[in-house]
Amino acid sequence: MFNKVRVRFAPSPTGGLHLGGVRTVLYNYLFAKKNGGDFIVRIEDTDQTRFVAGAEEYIFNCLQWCGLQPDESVIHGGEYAPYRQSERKAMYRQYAEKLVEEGHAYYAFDTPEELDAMREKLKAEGSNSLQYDHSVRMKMNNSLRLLPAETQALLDSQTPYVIRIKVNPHEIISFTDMIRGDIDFDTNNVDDKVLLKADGMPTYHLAVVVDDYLMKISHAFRGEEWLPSAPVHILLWKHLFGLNHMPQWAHLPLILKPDGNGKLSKRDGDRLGFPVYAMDWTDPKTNELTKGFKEIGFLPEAFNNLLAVLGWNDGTEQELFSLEELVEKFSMERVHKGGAKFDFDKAKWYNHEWIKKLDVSHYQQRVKDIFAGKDIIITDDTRFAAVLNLVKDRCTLLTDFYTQASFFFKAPDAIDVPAIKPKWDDKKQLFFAELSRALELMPLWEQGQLENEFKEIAAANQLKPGELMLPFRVMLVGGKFGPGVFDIAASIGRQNTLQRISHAMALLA
RNA sequence: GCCGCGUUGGUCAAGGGGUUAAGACGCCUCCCUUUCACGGAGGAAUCACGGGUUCGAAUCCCGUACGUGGUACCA
Repeated sequence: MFNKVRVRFAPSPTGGLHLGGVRTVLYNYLFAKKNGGDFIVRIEDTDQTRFVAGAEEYIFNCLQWCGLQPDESVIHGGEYAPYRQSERKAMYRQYAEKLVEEGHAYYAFDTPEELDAMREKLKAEGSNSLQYDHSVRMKMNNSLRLLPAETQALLDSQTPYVIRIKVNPHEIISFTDMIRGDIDFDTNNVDDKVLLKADGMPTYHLAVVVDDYLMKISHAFRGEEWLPSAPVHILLWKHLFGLNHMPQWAHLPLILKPDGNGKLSKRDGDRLGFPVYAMDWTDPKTNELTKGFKEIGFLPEAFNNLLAVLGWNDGTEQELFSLEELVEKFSMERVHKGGAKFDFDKAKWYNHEWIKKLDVSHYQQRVKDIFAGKDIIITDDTRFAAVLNLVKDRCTLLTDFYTQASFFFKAPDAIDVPAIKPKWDDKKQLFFAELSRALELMPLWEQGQLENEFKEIAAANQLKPGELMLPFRVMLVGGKFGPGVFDIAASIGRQNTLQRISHAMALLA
């Protein structure tokens, strides 16, 4: 039975790939890989999204960065092409017409104004429901109420129409969700949803069902917001293809905003200062750039990890999981039913852990690019790797490597003079002058030697090394941070060390 | 309003009749470190409420509250 797992989603109206979207894809991927199935990603081009240039490519770039490559090409070619909804229009219509013929759907000619009027009237009557359903459809302008000849006349005269599903009342529809178990719906509460729009495009309801059937999908994951429309989809499966072909559904919990309540949106990220998209996205219409996790310095390993455990855990105390481990340990039964608030601090913690855990070779090139973007061109990769190893423990984001290590490659832009000035005196001035002379003559430029020399001169001047280390550090790195001072001096070399000392002394004098 | 789904510290969460109710993030204290981190030790903080069932309920049942999603020719 097991065949294909798919995720299907439309990019947001402005483009961009949201955290929730990536997590849905991730769970699909894990489930498919664990069970030996194919993993498919399908993207819709709907009214809202089909004109967003580059959105499809962008999404696949994001998935590639995350290491979640689909098994089937979902943009071009392949057994089930075409994939774009607009290129499949004719198929959808065919199935919609079939439903009409068999009495499970009907033509509706109501104008938007008429629909508004109907809802106003229901509201005025104090009705609980404002839906277009079994209780109102015989009062509306559709092929159920009209005589066949009247319907035909409207059709012939090119009157715009939609096709709506005909939902019979007083039925219980039930299905088993992989996460939530058995769920029942009373069809009295299900309305006659539009299946085919006036412009000939299908709604999501028709498209998912038809596509899932045609593409032989066995498992379908989607966000919890789709749960209320599940009965419509089940009815369509029943009428069109038979319930025994219907995929198994999993409705994933929502990712919520950190403060207050509600679904996490791009606006929350802007407001609270963190990304919500996987990668940078520029809206082609407005040219507005939205930052992505990749660009602010996240590792894909951390990104997958933090997303996977937002709504799932393996029941042990383990927090850090590689993709391979996730594939091995993931199970749908352990996915939560309730939504989880997104916590950016914890997200950063995962990245920090992965930076520490991974060998620097995994991200050396990316850090190199970050440096290049700030006009530091790295030529010695071996030394670069050594420096990265020296500072990786104190970097939470990849971009932190710049602040933590740029001084290894160029003199600091600014010296934190106020940090040393208050305790600066002639004795220290003298010490550093003497130190400079000694360092100039030191035969071997090496960390241990440096430290010895430093301490001997300090002792000779009756100064405690402790009072001198901080000034020395600030001279070399510009501030009160960074790895061991003598490591730094050893790494940047004699020339640079001497220059930085004299530069700072001039500022302090 | 109606319908669906949910509810264990501030957040992510384990636990599914008997536990001192794990662990992680964040916060605080201390140790380590002649900087900042890392690391280590500790601390504050939780079962939404009310009724049942039971010898015993965070756990099972029923209500209530709260949250959230849907209620579109959006997905």
